[in-house]
Amino acid sequence: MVSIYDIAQAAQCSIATVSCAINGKGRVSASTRKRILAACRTLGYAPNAAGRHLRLQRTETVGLLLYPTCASEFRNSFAAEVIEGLEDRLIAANYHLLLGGYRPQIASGTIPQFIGQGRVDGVVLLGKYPSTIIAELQLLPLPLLILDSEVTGLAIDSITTDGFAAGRAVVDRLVAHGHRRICMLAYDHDFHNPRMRRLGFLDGMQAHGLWPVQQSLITAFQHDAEGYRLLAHRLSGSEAPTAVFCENDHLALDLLSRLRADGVSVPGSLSLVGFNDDDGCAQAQPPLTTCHIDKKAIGRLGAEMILERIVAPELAVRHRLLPAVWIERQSVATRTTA
Amino acid sequence: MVSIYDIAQAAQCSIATVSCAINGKGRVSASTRKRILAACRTLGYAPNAAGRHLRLQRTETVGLLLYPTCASEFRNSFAAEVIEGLEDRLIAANYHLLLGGYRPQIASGTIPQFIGQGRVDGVVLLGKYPSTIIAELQLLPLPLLILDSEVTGLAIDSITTDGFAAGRAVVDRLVAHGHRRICMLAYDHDFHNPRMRRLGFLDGMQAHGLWPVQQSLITAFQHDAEGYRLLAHRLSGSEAPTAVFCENDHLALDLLSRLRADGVSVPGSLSLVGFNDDDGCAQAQPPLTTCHIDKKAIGRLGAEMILERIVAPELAVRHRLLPAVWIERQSVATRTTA
DNA sequence: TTGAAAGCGCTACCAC
DNA sequence: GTGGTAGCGCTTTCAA
Repeated sequence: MVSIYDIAQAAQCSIATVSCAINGKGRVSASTRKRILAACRTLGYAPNAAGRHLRLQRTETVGLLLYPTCASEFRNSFAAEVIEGLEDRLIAANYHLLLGGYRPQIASGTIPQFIGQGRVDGVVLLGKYPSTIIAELQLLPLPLLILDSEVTGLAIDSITTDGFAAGRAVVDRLVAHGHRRICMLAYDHDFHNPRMRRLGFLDGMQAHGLWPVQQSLITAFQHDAEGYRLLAHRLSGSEAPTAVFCENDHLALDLLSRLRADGVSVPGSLSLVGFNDDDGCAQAQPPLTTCHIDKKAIGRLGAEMILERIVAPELAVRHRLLPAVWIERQSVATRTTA
Repeated sequence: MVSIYDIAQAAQCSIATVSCAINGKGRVSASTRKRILAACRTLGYAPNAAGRHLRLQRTETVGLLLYPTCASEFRNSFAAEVIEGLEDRLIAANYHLLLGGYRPQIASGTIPQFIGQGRVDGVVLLGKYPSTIIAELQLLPLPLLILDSEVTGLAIDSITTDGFAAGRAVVDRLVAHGHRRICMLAYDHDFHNPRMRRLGFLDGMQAHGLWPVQQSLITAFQHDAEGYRLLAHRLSGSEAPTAVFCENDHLALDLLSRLRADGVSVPGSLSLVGFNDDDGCAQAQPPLTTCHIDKKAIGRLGAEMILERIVAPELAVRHRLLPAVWIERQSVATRTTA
């Protein structure tokens, strides 16, 4: 490996000058700078990371901690895109991404390995963390950032989608399409994002004075099949809903195929709205109307946010909200009830 | 951050002794060792990575280079599991994983950033790399490992599945089930893995003296829909195949739903075999008979292989083959042609 | 504009 | 068994 000494020798100067030239610290004459950079190029020099880290007390690396496991998050195309955006922006800042799945055995009470070893300047959290774990992680003397989630009451930087506004907007749109009997289908889980969507939905329903609000939210299920059963029951009753807003596209697409199998036409007899704009929404039959999230942007902005905090740890905590934008495809019908 | 000096002070000894005690380099009395380890625990000491790397000239990190991009590989559940296995084993060896998507602009002619900076001790390649890129990467003065692919003629460590044997075994199994008119459906791509499966398949067909071999391989398509068209055409002719071996589960599952939509019963009128044992095979209707690959094992063994090479760069190049094992579910019928 | 030198935290050699 | 110390490659202060 070629070191700064080799360059100094080749360019006939001291290592201090080489360092200055490379890092653009002025005080180097144009001619020596040119000599030095030329030598770097010919010898293929790149500053050794370990030496640099040791001296700078900075690793130019951020840890990506996935929960519950690497595989679970990778498989998730949402996370995959977020990571892509994150990596992209970090690389641009000469930063790198160190991968880690959360390991309960190691981390309970203790911190993930790579953190204690000073391998990273900050940690990005991605996944459906229980808030207890996040609270524990917060004790780390390290910049922390939560992507696509948030723990209310905890002072940790975060970037999320504005699910409340989106939930509200979905109701507005459906109403604009002439729907009055609207349902939301949401798993019986307690994660931040879907909760906000539910609240936004309820807000919209109330604002438009629609239906007994408590009837319009179907959440007493954990799995798609159960959810469908509940919905089917509602559909077969009188006063059946004409539109259903699903917590996410996965649920919506599952519903779509079940409805189809049962001969319920979408959007003919029932309109369907998803959330996330996953791959596959556009290919569905009919193409699914949903709320688009710019997942890469979450990653990109996340990279920027944590880099800023690394530089300025005393900055005020920031919670950034990204919009989810309505994508009209063909799963919502316009009702012209005379 | 607490350093080795803090421990030395707390334990009333020199930093040299602390280092020895921590790294188990003998020559430390039981009593001092105990004092030192106690101090480490109370002060929460972990050796600083940068200092260690600089001194050891080793980073205890391997780079994971994904192609074409991070997101593409993450989305792929096969890669996700491989990475999981890789990470698991690396962590156990106190190694870490540095993430990088392949960046053509940077890498053409030049090497990926993190490599030149001495950030990693080795690089693991995962994805559908063109062999030209691999050949370029091979010039790096770094241990290299290809997971789930291989470039024939290039001396690079690799771990792959034995697709030839598996392709051959599929024919054997189908024959054992009474099938004689067997097709293989494979995309018109030239990647190492599917090629080996094709060769194994052809070998089996020949060995059993089945059908004009050239007719039994359907590859003139790039997309699922075209593949289906070709197959459907064959099915409608006389001498229709009774069993189809698909290059992978994705294709098989796609076919399955198309066949179903067209009223072709599986396995009643046609038997179907996939490859990979992806999520979803077991849930399909009917559950898909396929070849199981232990993806995590590819990652785990990969970790071991590259760690070994890092320690002993002069080792002979190794190509390791893992078996793909037949998983009998319900998409293959037994034909008792009297 | 340049260079000498200190020191980041660690391991390993060598002397005691 | 233990400790002093050199030195890994780098950046930065200070002096020239």
